[in-house]
Amino acid sequence: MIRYSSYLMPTTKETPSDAEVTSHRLMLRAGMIRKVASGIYNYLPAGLRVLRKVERILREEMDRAGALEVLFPCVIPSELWRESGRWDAYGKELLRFKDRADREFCLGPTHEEVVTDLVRREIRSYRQMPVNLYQIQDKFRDEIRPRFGLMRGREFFMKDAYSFDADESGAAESYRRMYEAYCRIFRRMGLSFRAVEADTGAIGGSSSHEFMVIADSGEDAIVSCEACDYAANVEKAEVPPPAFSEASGGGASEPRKVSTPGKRTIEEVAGFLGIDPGALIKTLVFESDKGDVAVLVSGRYEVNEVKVKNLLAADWIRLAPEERVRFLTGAPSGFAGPVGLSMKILADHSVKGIAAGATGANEKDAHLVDVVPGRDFAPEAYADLRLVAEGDSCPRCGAPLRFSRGIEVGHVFRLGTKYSKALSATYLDAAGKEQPVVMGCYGIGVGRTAAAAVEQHNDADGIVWPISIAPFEVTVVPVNMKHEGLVREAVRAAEELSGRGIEVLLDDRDERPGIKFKDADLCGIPIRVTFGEKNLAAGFAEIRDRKTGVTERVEISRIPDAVAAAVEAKKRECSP
RNA sequence: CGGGACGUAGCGCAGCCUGGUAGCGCACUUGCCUUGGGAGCAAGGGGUCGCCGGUUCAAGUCCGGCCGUCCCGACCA
Repeated sequence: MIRYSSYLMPTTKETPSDAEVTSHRLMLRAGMIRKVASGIYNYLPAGLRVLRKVERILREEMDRAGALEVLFPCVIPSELWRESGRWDAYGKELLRFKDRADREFCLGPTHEEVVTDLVRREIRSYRQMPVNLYQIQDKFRDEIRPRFGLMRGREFFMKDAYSFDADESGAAESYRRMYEAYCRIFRRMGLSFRAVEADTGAIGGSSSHEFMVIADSGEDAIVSCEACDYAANVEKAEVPPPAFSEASGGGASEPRKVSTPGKRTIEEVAGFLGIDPGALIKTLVFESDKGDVAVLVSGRYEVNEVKVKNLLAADWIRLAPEERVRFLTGAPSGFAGPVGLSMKILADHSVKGIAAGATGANEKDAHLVDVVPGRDFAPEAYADLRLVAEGDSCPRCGAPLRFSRGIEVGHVFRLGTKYSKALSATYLDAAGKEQPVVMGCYGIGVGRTAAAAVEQHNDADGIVWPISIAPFEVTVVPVNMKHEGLVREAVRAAEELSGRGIEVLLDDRDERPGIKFKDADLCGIPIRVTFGEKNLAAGFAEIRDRKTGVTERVEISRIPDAVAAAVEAKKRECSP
């Protein structure tokens, strides 16, 4: 049992001005976190209790799935990262520094190299696999833009697990076990989530799923099929090529140059020429480590940079700056077009169907009309390069797609042999032949998951924690600390509940009842037991449900049993 | 890194345009009073006005630079 009077849970009535998102605001107001620097936080006692609860669930489910807990260092020597090639590929998110002897290190943003280094030393036989190692540890990523409190911090706790198998089928089984463990984890936290197909990004590997907590404030957009079980991050969502064949361009005359002074955007050009945006061929110029490329897409759609990057097999890609566009196309941005353009050109399938299109003339204030793909220009390739859009249908079954937003709380990857080959992590198979181990990796952001839970579970009065991750299960509130009888009964009840293993916060502060009620609501403690003078005189106290607001008047002698039953009922709501 | 905004007491803000001895609310301390939804009265404590420089008799206020923070875009658990 914890007494509020000697606890540190500094609640505030007003919202700090730099918190905009619900979870950030409420966790600050509830006295759970305080900012130290951008994306770097102190966890106060109640906030830490929440994180520990999340971690406990993670441990239980990882252990249950057969994974073994380990702990790797935060500080990692550069050699390991050079071996995998990521010292150069990972970019500025990797915080690098040197020790006194001028040796280079980084703060680990993820631990594939470290775990693979361990495994290559210790695992030599197929008999030693499968094995799955996990840790819950402090990570550092020097994010470009930390934001939303614990949602995107630079320093954060992550559960990361790594599986090692002798072959692909074993790896597939390890992946499946983790996928199922993740579903149990998020169900136990009372979260509404969806697993979606995702891009593998800087981690690499053959395929991956993100676990998205559904929330309007989520940073990611996802699509899901209304009929089948297809779901994907929009940056991954496939857009199948349209059914029609390449337009013949029959009837269209030669391309004609028209003056379009100052018309740069698709809307401006389409409006000015009086044509549908779908008849425009949008031309975007990108730079990458694999060279410059012009990407064409129908004016109705947006280019998906991830798809371009993957098609190029590039480490990085970005929209070319104005001067570069001018140099490559001879015109300011807004007037680029594929006709006569001497650089690598890739086109989205949506360009193929444009019979007589309009596009930039590579000349200031001019566009070309009656442009026919194939006749007037020839892209190096047609591919799926655009972002999925409203109105697109499911790439698997053709049914309508639904768009929603989500918070990425977990990500599972099938890594294959990317790291084991780079770091020579091999074993001897039954035939005595040396083989690379087949890997998978699996991450969950601890603080982000807690923040996501707040995003999904709150109301006008504050947080409504699912009981499985609430800082306390029950708060006992004597409304008047000057009333000895009240205090005595409240303390007795709190001690009895505590003795039964229930996590109790006794609000023994000498505050007025309103303050105690407001704080209990703000901090989201699922069950409140109130001892008031009138009820006490009649031998009663009250049990209130934070979520529903339903209040039950119960004889004091029956309080422990009734509260224990209410706690059990809430726990059942968080069953896997 | 590009675009936008902000920085004055622990928190939320006013004051700046039009330069002249720093204010309000909450919180905090003490006393009285009060005790079922952030009470009331009284008396207090607390600020290098983000930092550096410039203009001026005089700078929180005007000018320049820097730093920090937040929001929108490119990264990710």
